[in-house]
Formats: sequence, structure tokens, C-alpha cells
Amino acid sequence: AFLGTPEFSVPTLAAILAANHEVACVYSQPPAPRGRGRQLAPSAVQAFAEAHGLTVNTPASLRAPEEARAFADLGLEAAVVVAFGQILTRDILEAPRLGCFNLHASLLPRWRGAAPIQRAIMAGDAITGVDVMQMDEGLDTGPTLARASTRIDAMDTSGALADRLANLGAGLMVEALASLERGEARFTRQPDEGATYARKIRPAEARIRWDRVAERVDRQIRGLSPLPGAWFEAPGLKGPVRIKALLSRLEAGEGEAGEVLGDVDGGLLIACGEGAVRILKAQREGRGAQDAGEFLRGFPMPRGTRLS
RNA sequence: CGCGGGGUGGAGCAGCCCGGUAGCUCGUCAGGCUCAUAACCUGAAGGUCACAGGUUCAAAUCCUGUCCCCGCAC
Repeated sequence: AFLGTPEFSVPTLAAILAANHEVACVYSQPPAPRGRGRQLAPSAVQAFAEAHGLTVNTPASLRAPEEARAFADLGLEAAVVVAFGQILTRDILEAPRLGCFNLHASLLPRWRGAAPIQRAIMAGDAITGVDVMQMDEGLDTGPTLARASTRIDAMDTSGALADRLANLGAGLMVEALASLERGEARFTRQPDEGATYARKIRPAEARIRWDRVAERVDRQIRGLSPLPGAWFEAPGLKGPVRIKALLSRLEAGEGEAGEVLGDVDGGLLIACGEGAVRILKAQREGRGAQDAGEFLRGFPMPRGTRLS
């Protein structure tokens, strides 16, 4: 069985299918009202699975006794879990013969939890990766059996990194399953040392504070891009306008925190508490994302403009 | 029926409230200046103002409906 929900989970499911594994059932979070208009929409995994003719089950909770029984009755060899969104109880974890295996987007034990990709970028990590672990009842604490890593580039965003890790992880999971089938999987207990918790992103964290050092602002922008998007306010014709910064680069520069230092070279240079960042891609409310050059043509922010 | 913003020459925007010459930045083309230039100057081309109805002497602008995009909330 495969358990997953968002876009991040899809490459792994696709890779498992491509490797000719039999997928008895796909579990995903139930369709929820999302987006504008509160339309009921299926998760990315459900949409993909149904398009490939797989059986999809979307229970509100796998804790329900009948759901747990149905899961056990599948008579699984193994279950693959990628960003499913529900905590699995012991009876679920022990139902498949080999157990449940989770793909997690960090180099464990660092960044256990909900938002490992964003947290890694925001913390300025130089390297991150994906781990496959045997799930236990703790939060991302199970013994690992496979790992792949990737560098975090100076201009990486969470979106780009998530794509990379999803694909890296898909291949890694297939390899891990193969080693399990051969009985050659070797498990490594996670050390306690270096464990950190990747707390879910709170809305308040998305607001940019220009009085912080540039490194931190830059990481915040890239770590929260494209979702939820780090934002600030700029003076507009009809009051303050909320602007999301979607891509940035560290740059030299001095000035009052939040002061626009220049708008040349196709990017907005803005002074931080220390140093400066150049915003290369931005989006104002009600509009689409644009490169800095385009953005500034429609929304001029001359040198000296004060941002908050 | 969750709240809100937007669809205007190739790109990005203003104009809409207070109906009546289509404006700005950039790009394109031509010419000029310059040792030279993505710089500067001059000129030109290019728009059924998302779509369909309605009101009006007259609609980008007011009213109704449809399609698409986006922010918040979720």
C-alpha cells in the first residue's frame, strides 16, 4: 500500500509503479475544501492514483477500528508512507509483514517533523537530503535504511528543493524496497545527538522584518517560497500594498532597514539590519508572480522608498 | 454560496468612483548623437479596453451573466 497526500508524495508513488510493485491500495487524506470558493478537491496523490486506475481510500482517520482492520486485511508485504498527514498507530505500523517505511525530507535526526525542507533553508543548512526509515511510534524516530543527500544552493527555494528531494527520494525508496525484498536492508538507529524539530510554519513567520540581518531575511524569503511566501508592505497609490518576495540573493549594501537602495540590474536592492538583499522575483496581491524587472515597471519602487 | 483584487497595443501598469480625444514605463522598428553602448535624443508602427448581453445620443468607464488569473482565509 502507499500512503501519501501532497505533490511531494507523487514521484515516489510513480516510481513504485514504474518498478512494477503491486500497489494494493492507495491511502490519502480525504478531499477537502481548498482554494478559493472552497471547492472540494482531491489530494495530489488521490488524483494521480485514480488517473492510474489504482484503488484509493481516503478515511478521515486510520485509527478507526474498522479502518485499521481493513488495512490489516490487505495482507501487505510493506507500506510506503510519504507525507501522508496522519499519525499512524501501532496496529497500523505492525500490520504489513515487513512494516511501514517512510520517506522523510531531511538528514535525520535533523529536522524531524512537519516542515523539514523550509526549516533547512531557513536555518542556512549547506546540505540536506532524504532518508528512508522504518516507522515506529515516535515522530520520525525510526531506524533508517537508506539516504541520499543534496546541496542547498545559495539561490534555492523550498519549491525547487522540494522537487529535487521528491525525485531523489522516489529513487531512494525504490532502492530501499529492493534491498528489503532481498533481505539485505541494514538499519541504522538514529542518534539522539543533533536531533532537531522542524516546526510547522506559522503565518506570522512569513512577514519579513527588515531589521534582521540580511542572511536571515534571504533565507526566510527562499525558505518560504513559493508557499506561503515571505511578504512585506510597500507604499502604494491607495495605501500599503502587500508584496511577496519569492526569490532573493544576498548582496552588499548599507542603509536604513527596509530602505530601497536601488532598482537597477533587474532586482530590488533592499537594506536590512545588516547587509542587504536583492529581490529577484516578487508578487503583489491580486497579481501573478513576476521577475523584478517586470514587477518594477508596473509598481515602481524608487531608491529611498521605505518598506515595512 | 467564506472575504477580496485583477483581466487595457508584444511585456508590466494607470485610467473606471465623477460615462464623451487610449495615457505611462519597457520592448520593437526607423533616424540621430557618440570612439562606443544594454546609455541619451527624435520619430513611427502596434489596442474588437477578457467574452456576451443591457442602459445611454455616447460605455474601458454604469448594470447583468460567463470564462480565466491572483491575495487572504482554509
